[in-house]
Amino acid sequence: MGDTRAPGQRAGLTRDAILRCARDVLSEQGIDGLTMRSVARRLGVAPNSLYSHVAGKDTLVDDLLDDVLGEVAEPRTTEPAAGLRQIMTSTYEVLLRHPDLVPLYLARQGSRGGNAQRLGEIMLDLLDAAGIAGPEAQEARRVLIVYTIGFAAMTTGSTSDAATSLLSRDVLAANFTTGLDWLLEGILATSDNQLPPHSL
Amino acid sequence: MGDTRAPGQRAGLTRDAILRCARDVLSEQGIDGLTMRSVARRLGVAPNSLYSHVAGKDTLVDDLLDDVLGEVAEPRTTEPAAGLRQIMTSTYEVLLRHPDLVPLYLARQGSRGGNAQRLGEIMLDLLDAAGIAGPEAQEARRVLIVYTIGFAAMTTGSTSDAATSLLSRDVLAANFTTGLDWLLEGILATSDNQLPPHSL
DNA sequence: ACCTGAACACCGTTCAAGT
DNA sequence: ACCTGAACACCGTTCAAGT
Repeated sequence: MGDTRAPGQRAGLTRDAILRCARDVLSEQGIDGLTMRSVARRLGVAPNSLYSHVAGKDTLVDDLLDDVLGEVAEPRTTEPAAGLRQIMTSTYEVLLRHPDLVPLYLARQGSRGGNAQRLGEIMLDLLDAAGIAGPEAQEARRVLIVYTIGFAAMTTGSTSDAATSLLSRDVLAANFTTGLDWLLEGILATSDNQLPPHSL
Repeated sequence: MGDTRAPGQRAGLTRDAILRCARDVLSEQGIDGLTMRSVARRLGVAPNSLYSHVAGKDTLVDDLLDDVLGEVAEPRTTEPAAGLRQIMTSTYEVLLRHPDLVPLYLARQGSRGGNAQRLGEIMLDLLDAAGIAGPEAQEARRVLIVYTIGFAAMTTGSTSDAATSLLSRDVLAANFTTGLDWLLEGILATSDNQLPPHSL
């Protein structure tokens, strides 16, 4: 299948094409089916060709996860509570749109890419505007991220169960919002009193 | 290293010995270092010998995770709120005692083994005593499990960061308890009013 | 710069033995 | 029943080419 092209012939590979293909393979074959070789096979290319555009499998997956975070909408307000609610809700919705990726986010506890950093700084800015900074802010951010990914995993995972399918997407989304508001309440309360920080 | 034993010579392998060895390999080599072959090597045995005692790698990891859940203490009361708080707190403490396993629990969203089932039924009994049953109970249980594993992941993960190390284990544990109480409050409130179930 | 063939050092797992 | 050697069908990655 790869013999149609001699060494030196261009295949028109692109970092974006590889990422898109990896996403297709993931949705069709699952996590275990996502390999360098399966991606290369689907692109009609030798396995090692990918290394001209991607450092390796780990960074490919990292890039995959971070690319999707580009879909997250930035908050339309600088008011801390509303802004944090908007950005986390948007993240939750994006994750639901890519159920195959959720387990990967879980395993890596988020992403370290450019989009993740951008969103993370927006979160820190919002927390700072609420008077929360330093290690407390970092912890609050991690709580919100873990909560969001965890809830997304709960929503997307094991929906094959007959009983849980009775709970509609809408009900789960409402539950997410309710819990999120509780978290925000607790986090933002730390800036208004003298109690030891209990950011969850 | 395996030539000291001819085919047919017993090596005294045990399912428990394999599990214990796998845990040692995991803590020393990390997740990527945990392979059938590395476990066998450490036991001074051929790789395929393990298959006389374990079905395969997936079930080995499953067994590994479920075994640890045997350390979780059963609640000392049948009062729903207190009982659920006890069982989740004990689970959280057990997970902190085995930081290497936490990412694996995350990826598999818990465990399906005997200990997990036993704990899961205790949780359902406690919820039932609070008047919560059916799909609402299953969702509440999943919320509590995801929250606990997620928080354990947050506590154990990325503690190499200088800023976060300022937050002591005790502070994080207190945060876990605070958030847990919020969840329990919300979950148990669903049995006392007519509002649509918002189990988080 | 981009792609190839070939190879290396691994995997998990199976199969046909041996005692 | 328990363990072995050998093998199969894979991995990710590297290296020396070719254009």
